[in-house]
Amino acid sequence: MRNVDRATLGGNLRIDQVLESATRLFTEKGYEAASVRDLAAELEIRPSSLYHHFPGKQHILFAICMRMQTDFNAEVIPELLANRPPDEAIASAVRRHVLFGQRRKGEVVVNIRERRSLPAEQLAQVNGLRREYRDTLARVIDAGCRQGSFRVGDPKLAAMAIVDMINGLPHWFKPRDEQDLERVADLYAHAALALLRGWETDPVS
Amino acid sequence: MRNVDRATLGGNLRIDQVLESATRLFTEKGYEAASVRDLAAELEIRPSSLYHHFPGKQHILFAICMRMQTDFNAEVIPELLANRPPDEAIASAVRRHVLFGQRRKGEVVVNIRERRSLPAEQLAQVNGLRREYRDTLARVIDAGCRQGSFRVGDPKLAAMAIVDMINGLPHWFKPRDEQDLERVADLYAHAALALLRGWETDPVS
DNA sequence: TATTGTCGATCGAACGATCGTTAGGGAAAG
DNA sequence: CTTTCCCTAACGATCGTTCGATCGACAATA
Repeated sequence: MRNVDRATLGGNLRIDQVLESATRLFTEKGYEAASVRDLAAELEIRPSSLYHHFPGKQHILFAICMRMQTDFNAEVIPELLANRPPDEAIASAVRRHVLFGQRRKGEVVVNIRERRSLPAEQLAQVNGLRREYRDTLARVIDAGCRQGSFRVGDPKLAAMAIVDMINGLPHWFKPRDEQDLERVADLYAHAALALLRGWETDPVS
Repeated sequence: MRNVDRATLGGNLRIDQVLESATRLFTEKGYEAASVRDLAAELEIRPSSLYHHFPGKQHILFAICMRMQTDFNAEVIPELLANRPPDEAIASAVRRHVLFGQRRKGEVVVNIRERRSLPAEQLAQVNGLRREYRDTLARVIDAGCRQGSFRVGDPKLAAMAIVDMINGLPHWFKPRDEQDLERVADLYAHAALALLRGWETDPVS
């Protein structure tokens, strides 16, 4: 019956399907409110079958958060570490951050809103990756200050402010089309630079 | 036994106690994960007694969100409507927004992260109050643009970006003392103005 | 080619725990 | 004698999870 699907698409397709359906469910109803039975129903299998692929509900949430954050770091951090002026690095990273947040909107929202339901140890792993990104961003901001492009007294605070601003986007922004998305990504890159350049500059009136 | 408490502190003290404990519980464990029994235990009463004060669990969440957002609007929106230059209005509102977010941190975090668990009608009420604030903010930004202080092409987008930035604070910022809090409030006010003034200005190099 | 054995994936059925909520009664206060 | 507040007890529903059997695909063997 399903041999066609399985033979065609390979082995761990089911795991991806589970993560995809779980992401949608967790986004819509929240992790705690979404039941294993809901998830099984979406996949058209019985609840017990899920435990063949995952040892428990929490591990599904963990897999979603961890995979998302790993991919994110792999995609955005290199933009910050590339050898170029800090403002170009920031603008490029912010752009990628915004685009990632839309391309993987479901996982991003789940990671932001639901990861606190993880047990302490798994939560610490995810938070470690997040801190890695923030610290890298703060370091580039600091470099930009010493070089004179930016004027912020507290690079870590500035990094958090920018990250919070960008991470808010996936919660409400629905781009009309690809062009609209590019526009906002560029706009946010400009916004971040405006922030960093003018933060502690007195208004020139 | 409890007549002393009741006589001393008045009638609807219990309701405030419920909301306070519920806020703490919802913040720590999330609305869905926090059970009515947990809440009753914190208040040292039996679960059934809670239903004397509230018709159900959802109404407690609704009361928290609604009260918080009502108080917020009453405290911050007037700063935007006061008769003065847009940049002063924005700076003052952002300051108040930051301070409110710390003073009522628990309720703010619950409102942000848990209100989606509300039934559609109650959710719409809370969202209506939020939109009222955002629209007012956007209108002041627009005024600042026409007056020449700000340079943003999309006032609503700018308002969302600023609100997201400020609303991120209560999730992680732990001020050392009152002075530290004031410092960050002022810093964020400056940040908002830097954003609005430089958003679409080309870097002056 | 026909038969057997292995193994991953799924199933039905059920476990104990916990969920939000209700019914009905009792004690204290005005 | 009513009202307010809290109690004990329990309801049915749903939760995450476990257990053992079954099904189909495939490789090895006769």
